[in-house]
Amino acid sequence: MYDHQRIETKWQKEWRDSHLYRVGEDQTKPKYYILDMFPYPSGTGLHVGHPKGYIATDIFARLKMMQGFNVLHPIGFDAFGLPAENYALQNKMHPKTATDANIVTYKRQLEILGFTYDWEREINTTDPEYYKWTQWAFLKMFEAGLVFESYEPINWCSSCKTGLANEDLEDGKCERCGTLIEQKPMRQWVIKITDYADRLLNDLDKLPDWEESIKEMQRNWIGKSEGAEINFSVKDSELKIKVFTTRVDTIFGCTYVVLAPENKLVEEFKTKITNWSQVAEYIAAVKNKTNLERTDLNKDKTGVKLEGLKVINPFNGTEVDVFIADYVLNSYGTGAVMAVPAHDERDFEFAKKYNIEIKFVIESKEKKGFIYSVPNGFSKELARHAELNDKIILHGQEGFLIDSGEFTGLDSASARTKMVEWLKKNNCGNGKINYKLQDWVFSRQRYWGEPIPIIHCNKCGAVPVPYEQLPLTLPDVKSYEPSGTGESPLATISDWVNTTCPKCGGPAKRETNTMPQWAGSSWYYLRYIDPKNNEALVNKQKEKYWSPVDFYVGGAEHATRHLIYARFWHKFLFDIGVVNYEEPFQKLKAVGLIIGEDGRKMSKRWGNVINPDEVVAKYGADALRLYEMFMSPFSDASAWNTNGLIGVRKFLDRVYNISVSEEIDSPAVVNVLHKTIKKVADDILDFKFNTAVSAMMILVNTVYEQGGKMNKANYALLLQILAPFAPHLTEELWANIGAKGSIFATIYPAYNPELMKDSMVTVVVSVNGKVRANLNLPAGISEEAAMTVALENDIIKKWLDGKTIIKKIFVPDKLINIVIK
RNA sequence: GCCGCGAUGGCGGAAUUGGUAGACGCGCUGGACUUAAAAUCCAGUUCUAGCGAUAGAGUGAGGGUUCGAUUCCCUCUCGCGGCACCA
Repeated sequence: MYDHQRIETKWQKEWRDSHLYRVGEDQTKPKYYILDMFPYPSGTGLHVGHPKGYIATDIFARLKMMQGFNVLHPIGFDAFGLPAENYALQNKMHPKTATDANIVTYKRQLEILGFTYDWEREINTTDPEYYKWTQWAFLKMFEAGLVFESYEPINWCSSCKTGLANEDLEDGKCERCGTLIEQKPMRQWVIKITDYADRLLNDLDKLPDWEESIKEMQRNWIGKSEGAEINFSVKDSELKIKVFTTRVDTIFGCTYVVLAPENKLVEEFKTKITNWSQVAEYIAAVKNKTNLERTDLNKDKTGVKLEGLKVINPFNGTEVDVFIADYVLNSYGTGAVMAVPAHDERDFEFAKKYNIEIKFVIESKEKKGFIYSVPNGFSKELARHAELNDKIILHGQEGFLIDSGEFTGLDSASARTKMVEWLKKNNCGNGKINYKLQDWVFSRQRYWGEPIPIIHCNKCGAVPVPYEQLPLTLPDVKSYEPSGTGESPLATISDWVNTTCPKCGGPAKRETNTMPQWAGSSWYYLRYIDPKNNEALVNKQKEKYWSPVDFYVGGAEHATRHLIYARFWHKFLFDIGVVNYEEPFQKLKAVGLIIGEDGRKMSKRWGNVINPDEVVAKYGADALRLYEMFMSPFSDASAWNTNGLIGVRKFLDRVYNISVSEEIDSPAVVNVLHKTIKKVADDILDFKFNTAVSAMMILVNTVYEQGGKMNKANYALLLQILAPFAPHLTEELWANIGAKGSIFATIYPAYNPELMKDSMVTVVVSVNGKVRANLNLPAGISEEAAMTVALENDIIKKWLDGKTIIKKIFVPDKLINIVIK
């Protein structure tokens, strides 16, 4: 057993003192930028799951260094936002005090794991010198017209007492505290991320090295759908209802139109509506529903007819009724839909309930003239209603148009094209693309965030804080508890709030909302490149040298939050010339969760949290590093198992205990050694750490089978390939064998293809596909020679006895298959 | 409902241009060492039958292609993740 505590402390100090991991813009070497999603320092410190990704990138970074790359592998802390503030509130501390203390803990915990971080590049999103540039980018967006003030109802968390973006919700609940979200009208700063929707979507195709699942999540989140907007004019009025649909081809089957209850048009129709009290009552009832109640798919569809109102289908002049119903969302499309109950499940349900006409306009592709496409949930009852009985089956909705005027007979797709042309020509609509992605609600009514650098002037409106006044620092405040009134605690500091207008010099007030948690993390990877720059967000030359991030590793839970925001922010910076690449992260890998030994998520609540400090103290950082890489494929979730950890520790002890000499190694050891050199490097670059570790175990097992001793030069090679995984132990053993300098200053060993080759190979002989014998033959043996040996083999002879050979298959150095009858 | 991913021993997992299924580790069994234990080392460990050589079965289920399928195709079941009254 080696003394891991002594060795690990010693080398960590050594590395620190020699600045081994300090990097600059070395033009003589190719650069490699590998990045982890930086931690959010919580009060409970790290558990063993957190560093898994950091260990992987560290191994990768060390290998790249040894392969001659200039590697940037930085770390920092993301510390603004709700979790830190809520933690501080709970513990009756100032958020800054709490955050600083947590960062100290995190740094200590990271340092004992022996990472290659260049701590001179450490960043912290709550540092005014950092958030100066978060504010700067915000102002640039403001300048570019991407930022606006909105008074629309937004997601409101009554427990966190703040508005939230769509991305901050999970199942209609607050992602942080689980409280049901309500819709509350409130003044908000909003960023037009939707202006970038198309680029965010299309550019995913430029990222072949991103995990497909994450790209798919983003595609779902952006939710592009192509369709048309159509104006239905209101009878006896100048007013119009604009609807969005992806199925213009079904418009001849439209038998009513539905508005979202919150749609502003409803108010405009007030004078025409004869049942206003009923309508008003419904709108009020909907307002009281939570989002969750409203979007419950199992509930019955409800709605109210707007009596006295008729709209006209532009295609056929048909007059149809108008309803308001909460199954139509005001936030998507135009907040109004044309309803085609024959070909839409939701409209069908509603129409059935309110006894509205169902008109079929799409004929089945498969059985022309007979079978109609209808929504799922269709019943025989409806068949009678529609007088179509046997002609109706349940299946998809694309087909050929019937009863559709001049468009009859066209297939759905070409009908849509023709109909959009028709709409344009007749000036009553147009093609339209909609996104599920909504604009980014960017203000929080909380204390612990970057102040939004805007000044409100009665004369000049919203005026940006001049660039030279940045950073606009977060002032100290006595009570930082959220007020719940829609104002942040900053509103109570009158000498901060009251200021003068930068434009007219008149009295004005500062914006008191702060930025969301995701602001600072949207561009932090750029700051590592140039962390102390006072003149610019990042120096152009340095940016050019290091950009883009070659490899980004982190949790898949950020797919539709951080990763969308960061891509957006980066594209904006590209547009204003700050960065020279359109996509910030070239390659992306998701890290799999480490769960508790009991199979549950590690949490205080279950008492199954494994603390890395204890593991490091007992088994060493190298064992922890090696184990986390060995336990499962990198992106898979997997349960902690202390016995498994002990297993890899045994392996390290075996490496330590090998007796080194000048004697020549057996060919078996040399052969496996060179195979392992190749496999380990290939596997690390492929993020297949588990098989890399297993390959090294096989090598060491071979060494022990051959007597447990190894030639010094060969032992040095073993240390070099193990070094990225177990940096402390290998550095120590490297010194022990008398090698000069740090093992990480050496060039990663090259394998010798000649020594890797096997002289003898096992060729399996199967009869009718079943393995019957193994032959040990010289590598590269000819088909003829191998077949002769096989046919003379006693076991094979027995199987072939009395049978006719139909076919003989030969795969060089692998197998022979004899087919008999 | 839609989209994506997955299912291999007691457990984590390995095996891809289709070619010995179960590498490596854990666990378990036996042995050596020890007064004893731990540690270490050695041997065994998919299941069934057999003392054994060996034979049969076997990668979620069923079917197909093939000399040969964990791997390719079809149908289904279960599990995980994402999206979801998005028109």
